[in-house]
Amino acid sequence: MSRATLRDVAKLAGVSVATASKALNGQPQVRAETRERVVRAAEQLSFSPNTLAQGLITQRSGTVGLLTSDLEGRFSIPILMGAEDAFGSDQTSVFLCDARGDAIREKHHLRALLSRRVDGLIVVGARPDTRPSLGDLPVPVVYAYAPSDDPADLSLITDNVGGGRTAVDHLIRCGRRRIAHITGDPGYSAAQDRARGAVERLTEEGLELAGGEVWFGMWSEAWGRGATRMLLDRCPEVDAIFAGSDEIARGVLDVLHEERIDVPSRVAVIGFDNWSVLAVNSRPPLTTIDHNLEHLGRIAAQRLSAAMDGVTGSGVETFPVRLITRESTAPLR
Amino acid sequence: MSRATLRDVAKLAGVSVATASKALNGQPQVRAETRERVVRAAEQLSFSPNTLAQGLITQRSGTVGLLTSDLEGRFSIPILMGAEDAFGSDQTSVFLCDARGDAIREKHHLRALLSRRVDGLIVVGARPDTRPSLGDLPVPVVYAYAPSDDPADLSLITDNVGGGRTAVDHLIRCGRRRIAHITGDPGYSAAQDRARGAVERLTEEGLELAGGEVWFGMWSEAWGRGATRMLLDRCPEVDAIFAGSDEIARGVLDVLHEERIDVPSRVAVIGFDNWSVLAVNSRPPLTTIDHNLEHLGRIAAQRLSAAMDGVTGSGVETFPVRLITRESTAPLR
DNA sequence: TTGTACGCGTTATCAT
DNA sequence: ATGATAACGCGTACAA
Repeated sequence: MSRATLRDVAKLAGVSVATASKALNGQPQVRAETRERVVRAAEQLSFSPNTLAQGLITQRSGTVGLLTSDLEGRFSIPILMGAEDAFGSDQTSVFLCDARGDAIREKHHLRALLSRRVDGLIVVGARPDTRPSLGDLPVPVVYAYAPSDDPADLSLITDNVGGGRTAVDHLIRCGRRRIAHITGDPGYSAAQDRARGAVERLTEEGLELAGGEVWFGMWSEAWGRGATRMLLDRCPEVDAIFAGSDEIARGVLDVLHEERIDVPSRVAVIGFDNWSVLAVNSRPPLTTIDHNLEHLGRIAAQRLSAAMDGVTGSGVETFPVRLITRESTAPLR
Repeated sequence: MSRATLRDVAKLAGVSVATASKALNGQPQVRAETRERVVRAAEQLSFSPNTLAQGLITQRSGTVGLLTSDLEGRFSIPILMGAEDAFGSDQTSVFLCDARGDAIREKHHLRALLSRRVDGLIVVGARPDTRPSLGDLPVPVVYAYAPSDDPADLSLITDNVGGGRTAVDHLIRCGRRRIAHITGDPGYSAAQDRARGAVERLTEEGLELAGGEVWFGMWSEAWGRGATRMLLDRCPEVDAIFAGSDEIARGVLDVLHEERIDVPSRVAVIGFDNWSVLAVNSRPPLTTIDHNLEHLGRIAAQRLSAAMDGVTGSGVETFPVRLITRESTAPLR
């Protein structure tokens, strides 16, 4: 396989490049017989138009950049897939760049992407806290998962407060009244927001947190285990635990199992993130909250498309999360 | 920020585009004073050269495609990072495309990438089994993780046989003699290869598998649990378990814990994959085998660069995996 | 219906 | 040391 150019195709078909171009691009002003000849020639040479050259003319590269700092790709990948989906893979291709949390590397990547003339940029943070704006750029930008600190930018985030509400609401509907909340690093807005949502919903019901307060700690199984032990000690009558992440939930389940406390009949457990390797394999499989990141990616792509057509937006848009019911929660019979 | 062109820079600096180009590209044949004027003009306009136009001339786009079918990005992402690393992020950008295991989608992506004039292609499979070759393409291709079925292609894979050997060797060095192997779907070459390596090493030592055979099953925690129960039943004197994946290892650890069998003092456990969310958080943290995928990605990038310079290779190259020691294994005292 | 000619932004060759 | 000019591959207004 070599690289045929439009000239080669035109020559083989016995027409001019202009005609060849029109024929292949479905312009009406070309005779059917001619078009077919051109198309055949193109196939024969397995011609593939040079998108770079097209981009030079149309001023559109048909590419977007996905700039992330999310090492493991745990959040970026679903967002990428959603975006790919919405753009249509033949229309737009995605440059994935990982800045690895390094501001300098981010600048580098940004320069490279701009010089590649990406039509737009999706910026994905590693954690759902506010991140510094990239500032004024020659292309539209959408911040996803982690919002920009500049309200003039457009940010798309998932609803952590709503997620906390949903989780607790589900537990209440399961008939639970003594609900505890074990979560991660209080320095994360996600931890604060989820906790706030949980408490709000509890308060509406006239309930208070079992254990008296939110158990902040770390985003790890070990903390989930430790906190659960303390919780059981202080408040053995707890009948539901809302874990701030699936990792924490795994630790919670571990200790409950160890203590021969049945899940969900005696204590219901709900996680957060729907990280399937953790949630599906746990004992029992974990009810959890899904961020709907693919959807977020699709919306990001749509907003980007709109912005490229001049319809720009700004501010922070919040998108609902989704309850995934598995076996770690059930009605109290 | 707008989009300044070289013409704008030249005009502002009061020189021709040709001179401006030379000045910015560090060509020697330009007066220092002139160069500085041009550079300042470029900065002032925040000029960024249009890589598309450069590519038109140089016949190099400075991009490569990473074509994967690995949904979760668990393997692709480390490989991507290694490749990014080796290429240098300012030299080469990477298009990440996920075919999601769909041959048609793969064709689509391939067309798109070729028309974007990628300089090369890295193809990453979802599992380390042989996959169909993409055939003859106008750009060099390196298959990583999953080898191509065409020996004329260049494939880079990790050494699963060696990994099995390494795992068992480590257990032997820990003084274990009754070593069992619980692994996943026997339809995966990875499962077969790891098992083969394990048995080889055992045989060298005059040992046989505890339990009499390899326990094939599924790549899940649940299978790890079930198999461990059966194993303990049939062969209670086992003193080490080599799990074919970290997921399986988690199941193994779970049951051992449940049975009050101490790890590692009575039974040592080793996993495979070094999937950190599983391996680091387990109780105790899991000794496991790392695929060195970032290294594989770097090599892939190097091979691709070489091939772009005309130095092509072919056949399957196997790269060593690495033992990661944590607390689930220890000498038998 | 088809072909000619120009331009997209850049680099390289050749004059000057 | 600098500048005019011709490519690179393609789309499109315009002429034929």
